[in-house]
Amino acid sequence: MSIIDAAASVFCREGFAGANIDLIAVEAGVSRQTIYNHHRDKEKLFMAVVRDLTERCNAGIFATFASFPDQPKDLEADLIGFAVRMNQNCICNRDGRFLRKLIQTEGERYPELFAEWRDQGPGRTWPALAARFARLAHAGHLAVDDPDVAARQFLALANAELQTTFMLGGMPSEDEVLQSATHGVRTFLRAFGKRRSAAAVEKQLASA
Amino acid sequence: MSIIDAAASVFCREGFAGANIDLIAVEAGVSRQTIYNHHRDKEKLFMAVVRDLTERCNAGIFATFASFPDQPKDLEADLIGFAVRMNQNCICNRDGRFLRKLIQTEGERYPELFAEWRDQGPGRTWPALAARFARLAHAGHLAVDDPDVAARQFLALANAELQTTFMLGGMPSEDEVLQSATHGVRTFLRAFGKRRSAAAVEKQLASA
DNA sequence: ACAAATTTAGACAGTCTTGTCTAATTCGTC
DNA sequence: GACGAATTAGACAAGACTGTCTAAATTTGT
Repeated sequence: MSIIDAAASVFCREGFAGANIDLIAVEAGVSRQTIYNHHRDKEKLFMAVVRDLTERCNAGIFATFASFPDQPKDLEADLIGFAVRMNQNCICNRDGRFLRKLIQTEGERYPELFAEWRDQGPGRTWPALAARFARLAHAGHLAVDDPDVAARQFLALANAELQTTFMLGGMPSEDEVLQSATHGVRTFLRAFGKRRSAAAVEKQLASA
Repeated sequence: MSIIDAAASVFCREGFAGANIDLIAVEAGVSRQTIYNHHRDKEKLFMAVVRDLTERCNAGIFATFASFPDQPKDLEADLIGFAVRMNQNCICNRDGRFLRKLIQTEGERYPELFAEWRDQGPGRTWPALAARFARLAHAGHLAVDDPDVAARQFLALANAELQTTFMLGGMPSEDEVLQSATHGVRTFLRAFGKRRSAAAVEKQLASA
């Protein structure tokens, strides 16, 4: 395991103040001195960790965006699939959980660092997702007034049932993710879906 | 400021490991020895803080539940009001923010303590909220299949636009809370509202 | 195989923190 | 005012951690 990865793990478990450089060294399989050689001090190491996590998470998010159903065949199924991928590959994976925890625990202590995250993260991903929904609406698949609101609500709904697990830093099971995404997308489409056929309604009620 | 309140403040700002008993003493306006007299050690003090916050938050939540619109006059306005009260009095206030942060930062370190919170908090409040929605549905105001899912989604939608602020431990402005609640409830009612009149749709679109 | 660069183990000073102890002071109550 | 309980300031030992230093060992490139 690289120094950065080990540091991320320890910083997350113990917090910045509680993190022990010796422990990071052991976990990374290097000597303490090597850490001090690569990263001047604890704070610099911490910054490097956050930067690394932010980059990787953003890369993952944009990669997942590429699989957004721009021309959906089955809108509900396609959006559920997208929500699941979003959760599994960006929000519930190691990097996502670690970054979220570091932001929550140390965000107030390093305003400029996390302002950078905010600009590079949500500041870029939310509008990008909103644009996808706007295109979907323009193509007649959705009835959306405000794509920004819709994008935020889509993610909120997809994660609605994972909140408690997230709170405690846990990793939801695949089944929980699928459940939450399914319920969330169904509600999303009840609100923003267009011309739902009677058959679709029937099917939805039957499988609830 | 009481010892517990000062301790809550410092534990939140600095984390358990980073919290300094001397600082808590200064902030509480007592000597360090008094803290050790009342609470045997740092860990016991921390436990007392979490217990206190959990109790107060639960009390606030159930108090707010009493204002749930069981017989709504204007369902949208009443639900928005409820969502705003929920946010202002339970989620965004001092106790709510502190408890959330402590759970996020130290939850994994004290499983039994936060299991207690989980049982007393979400474990009791979510079903209680679900029961309200079930009653609303039974009275013909909503079309809800699964009240538990609806309750979780209601809260997720009401907070959808506050997530970034929550992440960094910030306190959203009254306006942000109202905005998020308004958008959230509108979407909720688009999904679960019954027999929406054409006039209501028009009004909603006009004010968007 | 050799030389340079990197890594390692361990010791080390300096700082900080917890939790205890003691003696003096303040407070509440009669 | 007097007495017992609570609080205070400060010193203190024990332990932990950071960041530096040195000399030996290991890796790397040629």
